[in-house]
Amino acid sequence: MTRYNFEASEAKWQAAWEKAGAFAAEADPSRPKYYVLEMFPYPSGRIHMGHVRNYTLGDVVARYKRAQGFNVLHPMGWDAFGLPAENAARDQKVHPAHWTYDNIATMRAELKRMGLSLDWTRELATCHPGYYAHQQKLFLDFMRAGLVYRKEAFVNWDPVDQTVLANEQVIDGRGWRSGALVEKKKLAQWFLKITAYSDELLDALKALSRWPEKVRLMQENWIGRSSGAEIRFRLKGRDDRLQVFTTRPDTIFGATFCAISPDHPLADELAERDPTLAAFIAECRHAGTSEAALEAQEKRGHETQLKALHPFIAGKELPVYVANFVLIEYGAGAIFGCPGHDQRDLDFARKYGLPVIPVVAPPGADPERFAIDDLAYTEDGTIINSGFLDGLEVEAAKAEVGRRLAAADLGRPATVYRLRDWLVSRQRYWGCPIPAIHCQRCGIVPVPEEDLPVRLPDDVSFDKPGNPLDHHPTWKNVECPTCRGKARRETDTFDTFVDSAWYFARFCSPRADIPVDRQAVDYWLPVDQYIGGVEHAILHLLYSRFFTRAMRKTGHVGLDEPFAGMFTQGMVIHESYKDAAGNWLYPEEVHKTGEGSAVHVETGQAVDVGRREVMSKSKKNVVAPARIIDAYGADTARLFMLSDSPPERDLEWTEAGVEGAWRYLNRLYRLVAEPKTKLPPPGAPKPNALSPAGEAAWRLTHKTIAAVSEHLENFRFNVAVAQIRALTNALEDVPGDGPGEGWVLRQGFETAIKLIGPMTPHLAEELWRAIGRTTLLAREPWPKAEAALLVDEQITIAVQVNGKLRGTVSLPRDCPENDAREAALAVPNVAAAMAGKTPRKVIVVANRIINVVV
RNA sequence: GCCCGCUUGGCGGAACAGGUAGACGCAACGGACUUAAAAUCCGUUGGAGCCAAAAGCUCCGUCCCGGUUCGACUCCGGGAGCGGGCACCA
Repeated sequence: MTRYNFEASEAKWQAAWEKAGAFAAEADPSRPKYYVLEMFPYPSGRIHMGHVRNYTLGDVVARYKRAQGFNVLHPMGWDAFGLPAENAARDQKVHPAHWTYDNIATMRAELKRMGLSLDWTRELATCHPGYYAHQQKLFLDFMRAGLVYRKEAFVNWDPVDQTVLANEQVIDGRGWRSGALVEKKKLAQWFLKITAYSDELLDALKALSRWPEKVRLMQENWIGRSSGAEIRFRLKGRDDRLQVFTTRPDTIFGATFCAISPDHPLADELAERDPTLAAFIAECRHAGTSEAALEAQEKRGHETQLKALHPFIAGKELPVYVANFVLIEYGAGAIFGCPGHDQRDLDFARKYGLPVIPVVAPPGADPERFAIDDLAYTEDGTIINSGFLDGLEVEAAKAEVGRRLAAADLGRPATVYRLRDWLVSRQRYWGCPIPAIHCQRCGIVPVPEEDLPVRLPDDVSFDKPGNPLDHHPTWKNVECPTCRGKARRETDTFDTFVDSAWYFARFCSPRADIPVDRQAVDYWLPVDQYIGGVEHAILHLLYSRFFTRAMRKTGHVGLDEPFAGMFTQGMVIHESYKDAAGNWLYPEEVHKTGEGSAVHVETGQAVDVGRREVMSKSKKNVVAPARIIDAYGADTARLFMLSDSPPERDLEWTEAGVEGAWRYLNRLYRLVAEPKTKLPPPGAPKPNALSPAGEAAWRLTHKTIAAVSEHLENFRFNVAVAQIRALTNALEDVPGDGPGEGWVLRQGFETAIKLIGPMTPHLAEELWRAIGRTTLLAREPWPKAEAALLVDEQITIAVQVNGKLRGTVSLPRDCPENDAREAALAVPNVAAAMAGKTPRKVIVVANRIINVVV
């Protein structure tokens, strides 16, 4: 029994592709381009199954589009800056650069074994000065364009590690590493002005028709546009105003208090003369920000001496509270409270004994008797108890209040966003240095472009907590480029999301001495198909969309949207295993004895088979891609990845499924490389006569071309695989010795090879050669389906009686309705089901179905 | 709390301008080959029933209830379960 020798074949064809330069892309305006990109990996050490799935999907698209005649760009690189390298440096005493480049070398070799049709000549790593120099240039350009600023912001500060933490690194109010209570601290930080594009980023989502609806919605929610009004309350005995934002200006007559954030400047000012308020504010800042902490936390307030004056009721004074639930980041950092129509305001009012005035009555309610009990009324209705607004509906009242506020110079209609400017500074070493200099005399001075790149120093120490760049003895001491006086280099580095916000553009001209070559990006961008995990649905994609706009504003590119098509793949999941002692076990430590039962390979003791969940190192339910490729080859891994589950859903990795893919490859190999009949030579003319079996197989071949093409276009790779398998099943059943059957088999085999080429490229090349072809399959065009063969002359049509299937009839295509009706009524079982009754109606849908109604 | 998605055999999933539900595979079972095993090949496989058996046929069946229709996995209304995103958002 012949076994397909994947070891020899895969190495051979990878070498052949490389030698031929089969996947190196070159801009060619005379040809249509297609840019396929998968999210580039972080070089953590080894590739995992998520990578295998991601890059297999992308490679299918790349190879398919190449076969269709597109000039395909399919590059690969490394998202190489980031915290794990610093952790490794501290724990293992290796330099972050060495650790990173070692990992890249390992992972590159692993990716190469997958046989991906990548243009490796364009490889880039974001930690290389040849990349980050250009990022610094872009930053300076953005600065000139007014898209960069530095301001004091509240950040998560870990007092033990002496560093700022990202929100995700704060767990239940404590630093993830130190365990110290995280403080909110005001620090000067760099920001990119993404909010300048809030409306654009939101409105342009509608036109991204080849993005998943889900991702567009997530971005929409993230930007979070809501419209209402800003109101500037006069303050009793003061000249300044208190600005609040509300989405319900129509309820202004129901206002009974105002509340400001503990971080509001006014709160700071009042706290100076009020020690209990100062203590309250300090307490709020120490409180956790985790979801659980917020849930548990009471809504509390501290009443100040301030009184806000109602804009429309002369003499009405509203007490002003500092309240722990008011966020400084959102709206104006201050609110007016209308307890009747907002649940949180109601809870607060009940707690502090504040009045509750209903001002919106539900439709049909008696305005005189409508009262609020424990539930705020938040629906639409008719305005009551509200002076000039009485009788209006909610929407009309909102507009009227907007007009009146503007007329009285006490406010105006306003729109606010949840989206905040992008805080890009990090107090870390392994990142792109922010190219700025702090001078006592001149302030913040951009690094002159001729001094770029600002390189990271190599000699750093990770012994002390905090930022190694800050601890470096000399690196930060520089001369001010303007006044030549003593100055200090910026020691913050960029958030690594900055690195990934433009790499897709750099791939178009990866060795250019400017960030991007305009001709190259004009040809290649946008990315036609981007593929990656849904976990990046918001931040990475939003930042990239912003960066593209900023690059357009600064003349680097000529478009707004970087990714014309987006696809989010599902995760790879696997059963998890635990021994009796509760220790997690790797799949290779476990021997499955049946559905849901297993024993330990060595001890033979029973193992607890757990849920199917996302592969993770902590639960050990991981399978190393290298092990699978060693055992079965890359094509088997690729085919399994594509076979059973639709790519957007989670895929369960099973040994049995892999075996199935492996079995199929061998079956296909034997079928084509060792055919039971001698095939005519390549390109032999079609014989005049075909046996019925040959005719059917020939038609199926062309139907499969049409179906597989259609499925590949729509990312239904699992169905495409199924169709190819069905074709090979049918070809297996062709006897081969009938008239023309040898020719049909050659057609069928060559077609099957071409169709499966994008999925299992090594095997396909091997078979292409085995069947007598000498060209490189990777350069062969996609097969064409002949339209005439897609429709059958004789069609089997279902016959129903009263909607229930009672039989089938075989009819010529497009046969007259009367013939169809007669044939249907003549089916014995149909006649029986009619029980002698006369049909009231016979519905004939040409070539599809006949339904007899009695 | 707000927004969104999903629910089809033992399992992954096919089929949706409404038209033969279960393609393709996994698992399972039976058989062939073999001293045996592996590999491979052939067959069966939604449930219940009619029939000596087979061919064949009947009833039920796409989360639940209701509707539209000659005909509903598909469309509409209501509900349940599971999953995801955001969340003191004013």
